[in-house]
Amino acid sequence: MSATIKDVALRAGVSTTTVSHVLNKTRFVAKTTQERVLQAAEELNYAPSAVARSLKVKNTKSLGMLVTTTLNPFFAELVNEVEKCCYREGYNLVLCNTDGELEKTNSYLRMLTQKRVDGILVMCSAYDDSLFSSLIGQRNLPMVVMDWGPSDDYVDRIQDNSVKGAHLAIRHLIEQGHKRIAYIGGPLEKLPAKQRFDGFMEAMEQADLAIQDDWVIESDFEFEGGKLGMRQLLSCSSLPSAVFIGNDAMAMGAMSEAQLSGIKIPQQLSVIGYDNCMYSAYFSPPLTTINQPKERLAELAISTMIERIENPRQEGKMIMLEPNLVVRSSVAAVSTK
Amino acid sequence: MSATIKDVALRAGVSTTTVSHVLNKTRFVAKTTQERVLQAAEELNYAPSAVARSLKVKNTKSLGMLVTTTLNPFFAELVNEVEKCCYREGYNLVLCNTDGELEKTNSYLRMLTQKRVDGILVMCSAYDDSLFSSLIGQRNLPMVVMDWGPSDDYVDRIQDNSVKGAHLAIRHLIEQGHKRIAYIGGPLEKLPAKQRFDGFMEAMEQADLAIQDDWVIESDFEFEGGKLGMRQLLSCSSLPSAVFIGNDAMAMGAMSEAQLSGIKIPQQLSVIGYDNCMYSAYFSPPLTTINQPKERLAELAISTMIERIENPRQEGKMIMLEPNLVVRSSVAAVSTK
DNA sequence: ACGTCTTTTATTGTCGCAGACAAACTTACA
DNA sequence: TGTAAGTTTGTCTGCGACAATAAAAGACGT
Repeated sequence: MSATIKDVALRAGVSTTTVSHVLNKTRFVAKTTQERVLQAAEELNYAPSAVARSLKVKNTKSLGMLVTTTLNPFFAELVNEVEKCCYREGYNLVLCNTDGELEKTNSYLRMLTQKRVDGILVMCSAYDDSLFSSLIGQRNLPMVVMDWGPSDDYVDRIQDNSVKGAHLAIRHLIEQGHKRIAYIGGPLEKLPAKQRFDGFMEAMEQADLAIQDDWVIESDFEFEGGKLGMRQLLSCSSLPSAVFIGNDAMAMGAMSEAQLSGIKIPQQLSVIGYDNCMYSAYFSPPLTTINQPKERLAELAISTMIERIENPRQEGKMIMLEPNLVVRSSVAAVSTK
Repeated sequence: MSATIKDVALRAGVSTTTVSHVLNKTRFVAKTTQERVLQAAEELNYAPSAVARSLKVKNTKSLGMLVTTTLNPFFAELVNEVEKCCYREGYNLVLCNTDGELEKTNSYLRMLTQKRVDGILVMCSAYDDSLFSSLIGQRNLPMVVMDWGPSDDYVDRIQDNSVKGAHLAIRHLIEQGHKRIAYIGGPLEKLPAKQRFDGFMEAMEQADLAIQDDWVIESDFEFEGGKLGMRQLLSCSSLPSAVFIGNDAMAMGAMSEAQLSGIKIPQQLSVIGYDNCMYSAYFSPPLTTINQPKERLAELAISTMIERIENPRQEGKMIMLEPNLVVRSSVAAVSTK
């Protein structure tokens, strides 16, 4: 079917070694020989087989990425950044959506192991700790966990400081004069949701603000969940003046629902989100939110990954990234009474 | 590092052949032997090397996907569906964002070729026709083009009938009593943009409606482009009563911009989009739009791909999918005068 | 006991490439 | 002209799995 190194060698009148060396620039070859080889390769439209090469050199220059779902815009943006970094470093990215299913996660983990990817980026919620640790322990497969995922002494973790982010959000609301603050968050078993919740509670406490029980709602980080959360909130006997929503996707659903009920944002209800997804600048009104440094996150994930590939046996480290507030128009100032 | 088939054979006290056969179930092996092998594999945590296997059997069970950018929610959703299908069929998906750069496209094409992917899904705008056709012609690499991409007699194309979709959109506006209709579309060198534009023109003509020159705006299919397009539209001396926007991302930007200028949607301006991205149900107001059957598109792409992998030499076929209207709340009825 | 089947296992070469090792071929200088 | 040093290229083995072929072990009839 396609030309092999042997064909090229034959056509150039040299040995396969020489061909290999000129193609990989791994030792000196006389200029004229080089040219002959290059030309032969060109003429035959030769593309070296990475699979044969991988078998020999024991690396594949590809990474697997396990992610719950790229339907969530935040993940989509993160994947995008990760892909960019991979490209820059000469790696391929194998995208694996787990859809939160253990079955699919395990199955992908097996596939990736067999395909001998050089490492796995993990950003998913349903997982099988024992499987992961057997991969890390026995096969010594490099793994870096972004956002959330299994914990282990030997994986690197790199995450957003969501407690701080939640503080930022609440403090901003308070500075704008809000006292009656609600919260719609993600499922508490996911780390970032938990952290944002904790941050919310802490910040409220520090400001001596009461937390009304039916104003804190646990949802699912999805559009529809935000919508439902808002509906629930609107059914409360008294309404808050502001709501902190655990991610931008839910914020979108929530705003849509509120506006459908004739509530004006931000005049009647201020909204602050989390993630700073690209599109949150295009909500009506544009969403004030907490920015996660997605580009940095991806860069750090990949550079950590590569470092670990080159130097496998080392303690796992944990890197924390600092979020920041981005003010747009979904939070109104309230006259402090 | 990791166990090989030989280790398993040794431990089970059989030959590698036997191991291979019990693992692949490719011929009968005595039950007791099977058990011994399985147990040995289990104990060694054996994972067969797909790279060695691929070298021998000449397929990799992975597909490459070239896409301009997954930042666009429509592509993100499509990639998601494609990934699902791949998983179902036992394939891995290598994600390649080209960012519209020829350089990156070519570079990825080379990588994918070397990695010996079994086929390539193409959905990108910047391409090098000669490179593609050399891949198809010489290496006989299966390729299916979704949405837009290079044309060739030997690639399969599967696309949305965007002319029809545009008709659907315009007819809906007309049925709701609109006569003053504007258009904000994508770059005309992209096939879907061209088709939607043509459909728009045709439908307007068929309804004997005048097309006001400064009401047709060519933009870029991105959020920001929609915003800019709307700004331009709003600067016109007279305003339309409705606008057809070439995709949902632009629709979002456009609606945000219009609402920022105090224009009420749909009371003062009706908006209809294209794509039916997941989140368009959560705009305020929820977006009336043309639905592209993304799931079908992905399914057809993959099944066509697999068919072509199994049966390489055949004429390229072209499959057209029919869009449909989904009515939400961004188009208001207008009293026909 | 012998040959003939059938069932089960072993041997070996192959896929395409890389690299350890080494050979051939120059040139320089005694 | 011989030898050491330097330059350039080649031979050969093995990565891990698969499969074609060969071989061994039972089963059975005569």
